Amino acid sequence: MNVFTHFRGIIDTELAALSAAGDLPETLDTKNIAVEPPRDASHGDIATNAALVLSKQAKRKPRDIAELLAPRLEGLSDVDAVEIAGPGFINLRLAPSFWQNQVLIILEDGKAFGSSEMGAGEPVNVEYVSANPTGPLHVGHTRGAVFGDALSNLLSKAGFKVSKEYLINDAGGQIDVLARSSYLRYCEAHGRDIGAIPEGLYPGEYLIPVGEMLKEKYGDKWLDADESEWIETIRDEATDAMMDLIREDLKVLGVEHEVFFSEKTLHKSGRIDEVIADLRARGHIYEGVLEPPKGKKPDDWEAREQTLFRATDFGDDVDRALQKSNGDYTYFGADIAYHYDKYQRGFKNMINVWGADHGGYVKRMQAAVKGLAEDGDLDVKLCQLVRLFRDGEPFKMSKRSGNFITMRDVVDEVGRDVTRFIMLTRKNDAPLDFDFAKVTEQSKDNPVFYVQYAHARICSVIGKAQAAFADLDASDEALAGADVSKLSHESEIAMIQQCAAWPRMVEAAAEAHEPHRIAFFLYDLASEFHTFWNKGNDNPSLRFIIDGDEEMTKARLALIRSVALVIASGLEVLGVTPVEEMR
RNA sequence: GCACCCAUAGCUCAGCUGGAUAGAGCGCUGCCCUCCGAAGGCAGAGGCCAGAGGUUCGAAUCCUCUUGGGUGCGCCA
Repeated sequence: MNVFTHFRGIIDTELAALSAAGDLPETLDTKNIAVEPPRDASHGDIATNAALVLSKQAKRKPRDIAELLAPRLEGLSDVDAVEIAGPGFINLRLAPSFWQNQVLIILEDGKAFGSSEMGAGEPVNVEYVSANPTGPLHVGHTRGAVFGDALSNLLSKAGFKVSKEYLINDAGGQIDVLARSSYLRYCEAHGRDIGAIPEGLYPGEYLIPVGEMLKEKYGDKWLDADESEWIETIRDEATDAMMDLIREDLKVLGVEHEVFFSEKTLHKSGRIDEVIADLRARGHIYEGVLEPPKGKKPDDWEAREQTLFRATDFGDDVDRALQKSNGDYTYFGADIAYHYDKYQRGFKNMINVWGADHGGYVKRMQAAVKGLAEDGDLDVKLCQLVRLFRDGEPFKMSKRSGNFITMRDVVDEVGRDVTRFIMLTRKNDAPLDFDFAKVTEQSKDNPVFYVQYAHARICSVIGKAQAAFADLDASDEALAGADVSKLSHESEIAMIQQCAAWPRMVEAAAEAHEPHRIAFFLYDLASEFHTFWNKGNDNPSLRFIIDGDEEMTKARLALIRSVALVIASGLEVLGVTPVEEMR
């Protein structure tokens, strides 16, 4: 249960009653009313700006409206006090029992606590990674992979029906390059001296096994053959091999897509022709000549009439080409068909996760989706660069030699959980520094450690308590029978409130498509817990295990167990495993 | 030249889609640590939210312009 939407409902009801009584206009637009925790705890537990928002509509002063609403909230059973403050805020102070009962709710819900019905089962398609199948994933892909995966988990938790998808770009010119590079390795596998890999081909050693595989499977039949004889087969073989590699990499990161969609099938099936004919029939396509780009004019520019999509009708800056000069469709052409396909598969809501270098492509794709279907919605999340460091020293990466840091290198060194968490410690559109030394450091500076440590500490205390009280049952079911009214210290209430904010956090982060908020929330919650722990150092009565007082101990265990459950629930969204021990 | 993203403490960054006195970590200053896990703890200093206008009860948040960074700009994906 989200306590804030709970009270939101109550306030809406009371406002309706005021309308019915003639104290407020009959029709009110209440959508801008917020019911939220106040920034300053001294303002109470729950604050609403209802009076401020309605002031204009009701043509009355905010304080007058607050005077009408406040008495109606005073009578509620969970409400201890109602205050009107500042320009017209209404602050509610809830009974301690209300917060204490939250502990029991969390224990009953377990890791499901925080799950929301907000999405109402609405299908959402999240497309992420979609790296070209020309080599292993590198660090940049890692961020997109983690982001997309956590966002998917988040949306699922918020009640959406999420489908995770990967578009295989297996149709463009880079696949020919891959095939030629693989062919070279095939020759090499047959003992030929291939010398240095020519400029323009992929030099990476990861293609050596592909050459071996081709030799194994096809013998020497292509050794002196013309490219036309082998290119098609090797394209497919090499693409498959690269996708196997990528899938393996993703598995190591804990990322699993439900759908791998091949771009090639769009071309082969005539799907692109269909979609373009459809758009043409609706007047969104015409033949025309584009102006050359202003700042950076290509050397080989020549004015040419081509098939254009009227992207400017939908907010883009210029109309966009759908076909290349050789008659093939552009990537954009194929991508339109792809998104139309998604839409027809039932996804009005689509989210694409791209690298920031594709930022210039966002407008046209959103324009295309609008052109395809009025009720289609595409959100594009751009992930900024990851900069690698070791002990503060930046990594030098040479792409030319094919010697770049792969996702596998990162995960092998620091582990899946650390990689995933750190990738979410920055907003997606901010660059992220990743220091191999710092991310594994066991200190307060390291958010992964700090959050994991809180969870482990809680597990440890529960174990110790069971040793201290021979007949203590510390299962969640038993703790749900604890006397939570003993949890009356302000630090205890504060910690419960933090936990109770979890469902609201899930909804807000899901709404904004911003999974990084979960990582920050967990850090704050862990911090709250560690602070409480430290209070026990100075004040023995605030420890979790109270010698000779099993009931108090049980209540405290119920409290910290609910903290652990919220942490575990949040880590689950991030795709990180909560650890129970860190020794 | 145009478009998109960004600009918040000395540094690295949050800021809950417009709320009340702008937060955290690092660094800095001062105290404390034989105590459930001190791989530390408590407290303090530090801000013209890049700048200027505008919208309104109310702006770091929304709009416009300026400055300063990043990304991209037919036949790459």
